[in-house]
Amino acid sequence: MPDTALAAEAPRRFLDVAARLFARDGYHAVSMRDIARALGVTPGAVYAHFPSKASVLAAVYADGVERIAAAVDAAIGGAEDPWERLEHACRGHLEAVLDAEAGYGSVVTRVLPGEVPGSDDQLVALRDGYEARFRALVAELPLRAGTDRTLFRMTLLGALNWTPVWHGGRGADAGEVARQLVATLRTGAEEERR
Amino acid sequence: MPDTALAAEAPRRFLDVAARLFARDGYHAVSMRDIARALGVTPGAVYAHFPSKASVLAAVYADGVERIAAAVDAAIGGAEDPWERLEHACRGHLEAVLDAEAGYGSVVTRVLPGEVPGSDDQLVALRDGYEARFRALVAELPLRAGTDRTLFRMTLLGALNWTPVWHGGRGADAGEVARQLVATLRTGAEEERR
DNA sequence: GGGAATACTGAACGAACGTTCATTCAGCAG
DNA sequence: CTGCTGAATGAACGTTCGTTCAGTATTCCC
Repeated sequence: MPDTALAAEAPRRFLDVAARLFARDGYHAVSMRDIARALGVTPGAVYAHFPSKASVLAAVYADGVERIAAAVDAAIGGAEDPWERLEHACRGHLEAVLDAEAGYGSVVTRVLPGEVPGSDDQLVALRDGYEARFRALVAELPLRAGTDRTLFRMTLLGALNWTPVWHGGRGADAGEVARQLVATLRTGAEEERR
Repeated sequence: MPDTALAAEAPRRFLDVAARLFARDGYHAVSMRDIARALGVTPGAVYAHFPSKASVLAAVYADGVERIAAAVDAAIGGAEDPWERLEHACRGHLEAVLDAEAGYGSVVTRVLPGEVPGSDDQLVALRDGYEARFRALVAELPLRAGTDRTLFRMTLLGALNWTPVWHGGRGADAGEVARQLVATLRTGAEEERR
């Protein structure tokens, strides 16, 4: 009999496959049979590890949030300048979210909590917990008086989370996108008057 | 018997209902029976006007793109300053996309073309056609040398199209969001050094 | 009034859905 | 060898899916 560490091995394969499928096709477009087929097992086998389809998505989503958070923390590293910290955070976020092969990160931007009937509250809590990081990052920034920081944060997250829609795995890499994005939000893109 | 103008009345009711449902729950989460029930008819009645579920979505999507485009054009009006034109366009786009009651606009941001197996090429073409407006608007802007205008446009559209996710019908209105968004992209949000 | 056209019903089709369950089988403990 | 456990099967469950179709009621044209 496998110990607990090995016992967790089996669900890991299941989650990897489910993450890739959910990220590519969306929650409702992926059936339990699709997941089973991609694993080379029968549908019932999935239920030896997860009580329901929603719980599979919830597990993938939780893992996805954790991976994005880890990527953001790693990218920030020891940077101290608030704008530099924000740019690094964006790069980490983009790297996680654009990793279509892994899928975990993409699931968080692709699947809206409301799509998963039984687990929506849980997913919202996970997402809110992660977004608190960006709330803190934005709070550090020296912004013009009168700037709505919530709106600023949503603009930033919107731009970041929309990238999987148009970024076909090609084009500018995460670092380049993050650089221009933060530079624009910081000092603007308008040409200097002369 | 209704003439052609009146004959188009019946599908209109169908589309209104379908738009609201698709916008709220997504393509795969809405069944033909859901649409029929909301109309007070039987499922077969829908097939008197549309050959398939994908065609219903395609019709809603096409209408949605058209409505957003019309809202943008109306908002721009006669403005001539490129930044002013952009801000008006964003306000129009937001008004259309945040009109959750109508749904037509939200469908375009909520449903990804890849979700609709038979009509994905058609939907991509519609979306690309609309986005050409923003390509033109961005092309007019006097941007710093070295600015990637495609990236700039995608940042903008990402921020705009992500709003339905967090904007619960409450909070800042479209005009206010558009104002700060364009102001930030233009001159940046950083506090002036002193 | 006869006839064609239109909008819809009521019922059904086969397929796919999420889920359940008795059973089988491999591997380890005693 | 025996007994147990957990993973997986294979088949089936009831439901819902998109779609089809013969029939009906209404309406307009001639």
